Amino acid sequence: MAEIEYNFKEIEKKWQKKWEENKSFLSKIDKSKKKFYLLEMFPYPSGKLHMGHVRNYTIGDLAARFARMKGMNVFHPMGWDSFGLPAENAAIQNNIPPRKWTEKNIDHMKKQFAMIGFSYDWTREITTYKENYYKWNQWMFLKMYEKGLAYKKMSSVNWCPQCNTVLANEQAENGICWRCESEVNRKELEQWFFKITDYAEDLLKGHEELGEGWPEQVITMQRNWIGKSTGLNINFKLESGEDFPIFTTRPDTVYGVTFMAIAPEHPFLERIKDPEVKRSIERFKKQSIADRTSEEKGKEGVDTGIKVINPFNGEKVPLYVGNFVLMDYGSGAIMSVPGHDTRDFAFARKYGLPVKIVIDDPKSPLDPDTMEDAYTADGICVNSEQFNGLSNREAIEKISDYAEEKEIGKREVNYRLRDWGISRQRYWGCPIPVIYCEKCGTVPVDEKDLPVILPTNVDFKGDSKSPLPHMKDFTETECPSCSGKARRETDTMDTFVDSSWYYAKFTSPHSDEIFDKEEVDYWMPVDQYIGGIEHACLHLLYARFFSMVMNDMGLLQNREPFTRLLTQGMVIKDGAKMSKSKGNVVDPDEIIQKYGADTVRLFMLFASPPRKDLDWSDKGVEGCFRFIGRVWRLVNKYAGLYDKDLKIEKSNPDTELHKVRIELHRTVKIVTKDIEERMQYNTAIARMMELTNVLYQIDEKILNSSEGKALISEVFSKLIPMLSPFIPHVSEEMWHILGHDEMLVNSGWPQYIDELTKREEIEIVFQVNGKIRSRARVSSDISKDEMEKMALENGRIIQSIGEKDIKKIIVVPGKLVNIVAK
RNA sequence: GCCCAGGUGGUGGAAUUUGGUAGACACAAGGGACUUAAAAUCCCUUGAGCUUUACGCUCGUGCGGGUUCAAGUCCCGCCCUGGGCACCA
Repeated sequence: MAEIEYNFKEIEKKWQKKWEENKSFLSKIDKSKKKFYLLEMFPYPSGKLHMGHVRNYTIGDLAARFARMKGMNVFHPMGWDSFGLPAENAAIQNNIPPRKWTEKNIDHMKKQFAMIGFSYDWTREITTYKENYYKWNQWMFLKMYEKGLAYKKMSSVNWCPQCNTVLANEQAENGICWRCESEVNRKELEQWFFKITDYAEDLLKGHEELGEGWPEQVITMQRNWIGKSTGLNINFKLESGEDFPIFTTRPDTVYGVTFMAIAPEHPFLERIKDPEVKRSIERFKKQSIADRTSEEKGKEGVDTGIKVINPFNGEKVPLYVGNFVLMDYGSGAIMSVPGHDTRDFAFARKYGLPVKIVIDDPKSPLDPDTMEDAYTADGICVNSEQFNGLSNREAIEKISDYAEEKEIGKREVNYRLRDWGISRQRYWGCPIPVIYCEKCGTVPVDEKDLPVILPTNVDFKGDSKSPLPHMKDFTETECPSCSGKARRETDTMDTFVDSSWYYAKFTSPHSDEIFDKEEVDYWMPVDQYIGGIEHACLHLLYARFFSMVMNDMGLLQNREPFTRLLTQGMVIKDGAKMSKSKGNVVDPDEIIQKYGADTVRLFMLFASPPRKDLDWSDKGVEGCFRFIGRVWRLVNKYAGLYDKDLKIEKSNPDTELHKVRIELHRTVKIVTKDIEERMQYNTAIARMMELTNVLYQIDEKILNSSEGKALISEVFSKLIPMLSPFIPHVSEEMWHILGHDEMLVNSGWPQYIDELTKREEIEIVFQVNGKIRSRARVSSDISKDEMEKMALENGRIIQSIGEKDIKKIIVVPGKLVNIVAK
């Protein structure tokens, strides 16, 4: 018999077409079924899918196909996060309008998606650069403006000189631009903000709900980022009697204050006249974030000559300007306790300021003149008047009580989280719907005038700046309030705004409202979200914030948008993340050409569990291709024996075939559990490989018997459906070869019979003093007594015990016997 | 510096849920069958070492201790790798 070739190109095309024709992946509300909303983070259409995308979407597709077979009403949409800087850079470099460039990329990537056979409902496609999408960005902005959640303020912001735009704090961590990795400057600019800080407590509280379904790591990262701290706001005084409030988490050290420090940006400093001091302040302001936070260059400061009075002990201490003091945390000024704070200690030593001990080490008393670092551990209060002798932990509470009683301070909570700066001085983004009128000032665009359309007839001058401010057609407008001459806002929104609510828009992308109530209430929240961990404090935080705002507005029923989150690992090659700069990129197209989509998918799932990084290996891909071939040949060889209606009544437990049957049912059980509970797809595949290996061991003659036919029928009827979420195209083809008309995408997940998952014969081991001395194959229902008897009669065991006395015998049913002998 | 995750064959990774046969599955390597030959395919071997080559022994899950009849798994102390946080007062 001539072998039928595994022609993956033909097979994959054929089934992709069939799925499309049958509208296999369209989702409709069906309240009789359990809904399952599975979402992967949508891509930025950069031009081509990379392996990271392929992995992300393959994991998602497996989960979606599995859930569908399990009988759930699956919702699995896809779209494009299509505003953003790369389109503008491409426009400048290649003279293609951003919209054209983006459209072309989406076109190409959509074809790539189709080639891999992902099961998306494309009728719900979202493209964020399109008016019908960003209109609702603008609408949300107006709603948030109304509620005071969107506001404009002048502030010192992160400026990326490479991208020519402002960045949010989350996007400029450690003073480095998240996109282009250049060093970020500080700039004073008037900017739009979303008041995410109003939700700091909600965002923290929500973590409790997410504890079940989210990785601990992501929750920890967000918690750190929000950075809640409780402390005391203390009213220090100037000699003039003016208030000088500061925030501290260490009120127990308040008697050890030897100087105060204030941020260079602080408006208080406008009163400084001394030209020398003023020069220093200006210099500090201009320092880059990297300089101001660098460990080596050290803290810098200058004495203002002003004295501040400690309300606890009346001591007068000097006020320094410190380049390390942050304007937008607390009050922008701090009390400094060199004795018990490492940073203050270094500063004090540098500028010759006194060090005072107020918490002593109970083990060895501290000497402020000779100590080499601050004492930051716990201890006993000294030099602290009536608080002397208390443990510093107690003192925190007692001093706070005292401060509140005497009205010199108040307990306060502070967050590290800052408001989300959303203005971008870029063209390719969603226009901020605001108008500036000479008479009326800042006026929001009227809701009925939405959307404010981003003009597409743009001319890039090659100076890498947004063309928007020079486009009179866009900027010149009427004031919605007085109809006078007015100018439009030319900044656009951070693209993270687009992705902060897209998951909800998928439920009803064609609605005339922001959402269709029935659709959004039925499908939301996302049951399983899949994406990279790099978004822990960016997208995932913003999306939770938006979801909460929308919940407060009555638009969403849930506060949290993503019930379960899976953060998949990176794709690594030669020890590094695949990237152009490393030159270790593998193009998915090439691999699909060579081995087919099913092989690529299988490799993505087999090489590593989803959470971990995946090491790319050409040889590993070949191995996956070989496995598909093994199953393919087996099915083709025995297709003639297959009878889909043949059922095994009762198999004879003594035959080889029955053992195979048990392996089959075990496999179904294990694979189901690996996918459903453990999300460990690599071991699920390994188990199916084992079963395939077992099938290859069976004598062909035995399979030709009537029992053999029944067995092979049962095996194929379960194995092929099980393979289908992993390698959907070839599975459909094999299913068809076996004579099924129904497609696997519409079939159920195979069942197993629990009694058939127990092996009849098992191997147990006999140990003497914990060391394995012998083994035996026994019936699985062997009793403890029998096991013990067998062990004691075993020649090798008797020999090992020798002259020693048996002290104890431990029998673990079905596993082992351990004889303790001395 | 602080917090988290991890360290298992030549390689990717199993086993960690519940302490109970370490190394499933795959890759690589070696051997065999088929073939004029090669490819493909199918089968076998494969942690290290030792000897009397045996259903044999010893060692072996980063290092050092400990608990236990029994430890990759639990406890204590280190080392290393990866990730996160780091002037937040």
